[in-house]
Amino acid sequence: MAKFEHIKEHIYKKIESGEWPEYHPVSSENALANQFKVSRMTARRALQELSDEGLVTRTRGSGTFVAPLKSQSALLTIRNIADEIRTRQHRHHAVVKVMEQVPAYPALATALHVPVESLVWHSVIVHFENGQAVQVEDRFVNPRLVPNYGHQDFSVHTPHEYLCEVTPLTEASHQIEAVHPDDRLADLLELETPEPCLQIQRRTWCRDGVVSQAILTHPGSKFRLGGHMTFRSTRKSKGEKS
Amino acid sequence: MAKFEHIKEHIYKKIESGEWPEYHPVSSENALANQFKVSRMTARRALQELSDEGLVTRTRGSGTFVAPLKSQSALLTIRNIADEIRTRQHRHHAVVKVMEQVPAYPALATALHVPVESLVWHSVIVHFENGQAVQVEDRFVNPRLVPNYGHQDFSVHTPHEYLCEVTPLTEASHQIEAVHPDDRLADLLELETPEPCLQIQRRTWCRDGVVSQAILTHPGSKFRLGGHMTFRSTRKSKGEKS
DNA sequence: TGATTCATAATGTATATACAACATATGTGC
DNA sequence: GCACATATGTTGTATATACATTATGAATCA
Repeated sequence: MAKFEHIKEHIYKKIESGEWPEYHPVSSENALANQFKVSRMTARRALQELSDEGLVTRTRGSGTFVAPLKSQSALLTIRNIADEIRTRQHRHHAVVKVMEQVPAYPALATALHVPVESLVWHSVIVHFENGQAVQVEDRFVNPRLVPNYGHQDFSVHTPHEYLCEVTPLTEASHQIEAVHPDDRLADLLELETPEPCLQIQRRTWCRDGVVSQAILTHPGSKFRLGGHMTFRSTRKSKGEKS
Repeated sequence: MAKFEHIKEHIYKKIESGEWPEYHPVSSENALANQFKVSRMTARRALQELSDEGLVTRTRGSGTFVAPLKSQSALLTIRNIADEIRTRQHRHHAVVKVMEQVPAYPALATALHVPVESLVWHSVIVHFENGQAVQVEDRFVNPRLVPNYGHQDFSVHTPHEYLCEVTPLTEASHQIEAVHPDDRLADLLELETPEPCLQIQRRTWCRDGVVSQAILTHPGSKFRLGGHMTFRSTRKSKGEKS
């Protein structure tokens, strides 16, 4: 492994383990150069690449710091429903309908990478925007990675927020489809007449494995998913902010 | 502007203008160093950043080349429907239902950034997978940027493929929702009984403006949208492939 | 106390150099 | 013609150095 990669590895572990939290200062180029017995340019490269990858932020004259976790997913973010509602200046509240431990049926066990019939957390939460139901969140959580999931108050923070805090999320996969809601969903969403629903299945990973699988169902008339992406370079150099 | 940025700019223009097509060789580090009267390390930085941004690919011993346009959108790609079907080893064919020029109604004129009532291309194409209708593609195209849109044979190449060739796409935005198909859509999709449909509205940009707006409608029972994203660093260094 | 100046430290840009690793074409021997 | 060695060009890594630009805190002065 190249020297600059060793240095990256070293810093990466500090961040991943939580030893260096958000905004914690990272050793300077010169400090790393001395510590690892390399030239400043080599230490610099390690920090520069970590900066490119979004793990640290660098400001000239000041130093290098662990980047805030927020700015994670730049592109088609399936955002926290609560945030989304609040940025629309609307009221959000959530009702926890189910919170239990259930044995994992085979498909679920595969999805979460846990033994079949082992207990997993299961929650059903309905999210309201200005009093109208806009999302049913049906979620299964790996208890090995998040043992205290069942003892949180999800009318305050959303499960997504809690999981982001407890486990540093590294990956997510989504499947989106249009479905006809069954009776249970129609009831939870308080739909008078059944209407097409947008259903998002999301699985999230942290470094240690699959954290959670969620099925988010939105009534088609009250929800739209948006995303923006840029394909090619914006011709900006690394340093520039925007 | 920094020297390495001048070099980036120079190469960027060659690519953007089409003067250097896909796989065209890019001047070597030493050649650029001589041409721009800078050190090799500075020329190197320009090429390195262009590589990071995905505009060029570099291979040791061989050289630097303009990157193929394909590998553009790494994340939640709403792929070319034809490709998607073919990678499932299924048959794809398309039927052009409508190909016309229509005056832009106000909302459309805004979306495409063209004058109200000016003529724009409008096409309606149905895509089939193994003989079953799986997508209605309702598309409006900016004729200023793609004057010959109406004279293509879209049973061979999809509009998306054609547009990618003609205009180097730089951005796209998507809106996804679940809808109840109207009679026209139900008819085009050959739905016996109306079912929830996944509707994707996509707008694409090239450097010179909005190229096209498409509304893609899929029957919920026959389509699912998948995506994967990684949030934080994968701890890989720049050079590594995967 | 408050404002200004100054020193220090950190990152940003640029250069010159050395060697390593790899790809490709060329030539050599058989 | 074919296999092998060689030369050359290209990218990758690493070092040492110089100076510019910016942030921050300490020292100085009014």
